[in-house]
Amino acid sequence: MSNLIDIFYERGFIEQTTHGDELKEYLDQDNITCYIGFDPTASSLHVGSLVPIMSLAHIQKLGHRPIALVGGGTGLVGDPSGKTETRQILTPEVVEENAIGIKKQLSRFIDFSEGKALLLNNADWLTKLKYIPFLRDIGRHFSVNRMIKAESYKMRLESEEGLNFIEFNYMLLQAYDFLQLFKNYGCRLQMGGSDQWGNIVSGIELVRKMCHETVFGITFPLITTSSGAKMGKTVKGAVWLDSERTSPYEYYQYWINTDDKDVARFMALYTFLPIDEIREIEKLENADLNMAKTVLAFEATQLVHGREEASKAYHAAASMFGGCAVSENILPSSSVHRDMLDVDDVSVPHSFFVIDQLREGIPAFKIFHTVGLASSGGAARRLIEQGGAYINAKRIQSFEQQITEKDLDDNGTIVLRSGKKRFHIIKIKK
RNA sequence: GGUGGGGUUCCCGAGUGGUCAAAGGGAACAGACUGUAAAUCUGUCGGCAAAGCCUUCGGAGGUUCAAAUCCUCCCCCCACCA
Repeated sequence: MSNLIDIFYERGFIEQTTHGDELKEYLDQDNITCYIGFDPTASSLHVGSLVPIMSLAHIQKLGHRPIALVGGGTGLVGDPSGKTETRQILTPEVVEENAIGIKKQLSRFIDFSEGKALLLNNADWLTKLKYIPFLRDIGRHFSVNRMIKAESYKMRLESEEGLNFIEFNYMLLQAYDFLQLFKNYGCRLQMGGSDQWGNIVSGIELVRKMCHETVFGITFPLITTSSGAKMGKTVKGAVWLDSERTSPYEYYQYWINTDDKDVARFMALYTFLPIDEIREIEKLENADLNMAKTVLAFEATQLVHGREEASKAYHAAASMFGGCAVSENILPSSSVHRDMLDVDDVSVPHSFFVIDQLREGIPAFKIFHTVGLASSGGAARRLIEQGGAYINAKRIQSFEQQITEKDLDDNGTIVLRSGKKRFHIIKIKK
């Protein structure tokens, strides 16, 4: 069995580690405990958090114990690391609510039953701290001279906005978390994004100073697309793991639209497919890569939303864009559908109209705005003028063209399309 | 607290009385080429059933035929000094 660290390296999870060989030796042991902190800034995680989540899942697969630490306490302070602006400070109620949402999503990836993994909240210990004892016991181990040199504070110290005192304390709190988890759960490894390096190292040092023990740290690279954008950021905002915020269809589409150059890299990071099979798809060229993208989208959607939703999104995509079955010899371990089944378009964005509305007729530009394919009537007019609006696959010629019941197709629906990719189906309310 | 510099449309940023729905860049959207990819070229990019009208330049008032631009008060940010 490969060492955890080997798996991480070959799948692209490692930016930096502490201790080199010593860490590798530690990871050869059974039943290690490892933690990652998650910010409770929203009630849902998004694609940007997938790397940490996947890393914990890998760890659990090897029989170790992951701890997901919800930052209920640190969320009250706000991590300035790598941030250009002061974080909005959350109320305890909001943090609590968000923590619940986050656990639900983590449970898709990590088995929390029977203590196989733990979900902890640092509010449990941080909010009980007393200022003077904390300063005397913990604060004394931190050198301000060193802290202000930390990369994580640098950006803010040099910025116009500056760094305020509450944020300056953040590093101590995260270091204290590691100390607590080490003492109470025997946790010797903390992982996190590359912006967490300073916080992780300060925890390692705190444990060494107070307990004279060695603990370890690993950071993940900041994953960007080949065009340089952060993962999971789109115009409409983040790509969320919560189906209420980002539908499985949209989620699937996000992955389908992966840049050619990113397919293999993302597959290694965001699916559990064997690395050997992923290396094979690097050889694919041109349109064949689209099959690999289908697998990536399907697997990624399945992990977050389950097989049923992934299948729906798959079939919806096939019905709208025209499908192309994934060949048997591409990524054989994937459970993606290998043949085209009956088309099922339920997950394509849709809305219901009353038949009377269509009897009267609705001008084309109006309907595009109403269903959300255009942000305003003016935008819809422009869209139509530029030839980017389609009804049942036919280009709309005039923005005043009336959409009526005559436009209903054999299935009793109207398919609207904006540009090449954005679909909306109109159905009749019975 | 003092002095100085600022707040412009999604973001950056020009504009210092009419020619301003506001330069330029980025992002985004559409078209062409394609493979639901990238790159490139072209066009669009406040709202409105629209050759017109309406609302925007931190906020509230005022001057003027006319204000993003001038005046008054207020709010916020930054730098230096204390």
